[in-house]
Amino acid sequence: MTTTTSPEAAARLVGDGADCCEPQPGTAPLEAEPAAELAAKFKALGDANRLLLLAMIASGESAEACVCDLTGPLGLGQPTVSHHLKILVDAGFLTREKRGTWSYYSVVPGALSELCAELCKESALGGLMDAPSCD
Amino acid sequence: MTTTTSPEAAARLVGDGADCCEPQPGTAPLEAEPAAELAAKFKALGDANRLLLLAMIASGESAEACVCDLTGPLGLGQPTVSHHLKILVDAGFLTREKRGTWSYYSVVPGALSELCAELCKESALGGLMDAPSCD
DNA sequence: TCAATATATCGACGAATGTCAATCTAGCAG
DNA sequence: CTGCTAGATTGACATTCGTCGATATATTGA
Repeated sequence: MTTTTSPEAAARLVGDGADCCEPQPGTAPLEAEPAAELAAKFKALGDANRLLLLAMIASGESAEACVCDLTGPLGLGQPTVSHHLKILVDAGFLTREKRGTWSYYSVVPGALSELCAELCKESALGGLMDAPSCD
Repeated sequence: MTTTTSPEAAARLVGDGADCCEPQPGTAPLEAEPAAELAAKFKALGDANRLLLLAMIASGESAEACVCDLTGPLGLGQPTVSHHLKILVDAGFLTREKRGTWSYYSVVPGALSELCAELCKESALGGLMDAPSCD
């Protein structure tokens, strides 16, 4: 703002009157739109019951399960499980196939790994991924 | 849930009176506790502004930034940015170092990749990660 | 056709979340 | 010591979220 120059700004400007809070346009390498999409996916994973649902579905032999198989172990009501499953479907982690009276939910194969990959590619977040993760 | 056997249950039991919704203990490979921890981290990433904050901090030369550098580009108030940064710190994605008047936030190097790795290791979710993700 | 069942949808309610204005706490400069 | 500034904390508010009960839809079986 006026006098107390931040160390960083001082290092760049050496001057005095410049404050440390300039907009610095173009600095953020991650745009708002992809950030929102990424956040939506993370938000879908940001619930313990949904993670458990994913794990339970994936752990099955056929990697699919109907709602009635998932309601009991979680201790949640059927509408709630249906709701969570819908969120996971909307986020692209599950697919729903209706066979007869039952709805079979199965895992979208590369969804999670793709999310991981996006984390690495998208913007400077790649700098955070120095350790080998999924191999 | 008394008579109409679900296909899967029918395939396993062949009987008749068994319903499809038995608790099936020990079926879920992902326990509730680690699921909650994972969910907490995902929840921290489930906000576009927080992802942008992470990206902005990581993109800097020194991979650190003070609050005043982050407030402007996001169009958020200072308390809000502080709040988001605290969430990211609590989740283990950022660290805070106070130098003089300024608080410098920097990225925890392996945090994101470790999260990716946990996704692969933890339980049957590994089955979802068939594509090479972070290399 | 009619009853039963699996699932989805709706409405409601309490809890959590994102945001801001106002205030509080510390360092720094004079 | 007295302002001034960077940042954290508090309180309030609207919105979203997770959950449930009740209901609607569709499919199977008699």
